[in-house]
Amino acid sequence: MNIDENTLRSFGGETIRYKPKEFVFKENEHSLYYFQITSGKVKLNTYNENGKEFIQNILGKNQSFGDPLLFIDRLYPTNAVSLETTEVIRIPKNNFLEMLEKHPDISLEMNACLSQRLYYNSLMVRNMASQDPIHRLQGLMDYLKSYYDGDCQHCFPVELTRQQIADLTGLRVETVIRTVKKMVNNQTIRLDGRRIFY
DNA sequence: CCATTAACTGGTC
DNA sequence: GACCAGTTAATGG
Repeated sequence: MNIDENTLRSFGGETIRYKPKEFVFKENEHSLYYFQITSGKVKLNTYNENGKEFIQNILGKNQSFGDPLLFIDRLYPTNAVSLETTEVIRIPKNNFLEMLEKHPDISLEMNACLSQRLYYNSLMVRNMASQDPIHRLQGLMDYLKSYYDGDCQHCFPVELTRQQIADLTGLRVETVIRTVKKMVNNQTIRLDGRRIFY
């Protein structure tokens, strides 16, 4: 979701800066705001019982997070942590809902946005259930690419470290590294230095 | 530069 | 594949 900055401000939106590795919110906290990233990156993660990190998603510029929680009365299922110096605009929950009432167009877009997330999430879950690491990586990249505008072959830059890919897919770094090489041979992806293009 | 972080390799289970 | 150990390459102050 990407809402016009001025509109957000007119409904009480304020800019907040986060240093790298700072929590924007933590698991089980109450949802109070809509967040939209102006610059930087934020990851949504959880930790399993063994302390192993699982990343649900990594969001960048012009992307929102925490918004599904604005419509239901539940606690955050994940942490939100900035990966680098990050600037977000946040607007209080009630103001956000008020904004939707006064801007039906935004409300409609919000529906489309949430629907698309659901759609790609289901594809994601499907691929993640696969034992084959190639399918897991490909599923992840399809998902990431769904946020992306361009449409040419092998031109979508995957701005993730191998470790982050591992934490997103539940695989080990070493497995990701080896799988990436297989996929390069498959022509599924392309490398520019270390950066992956899908 | 040096120190830190990320990418890679090989081997065991 | 996970997990561990050790090396190499890249990054950044």
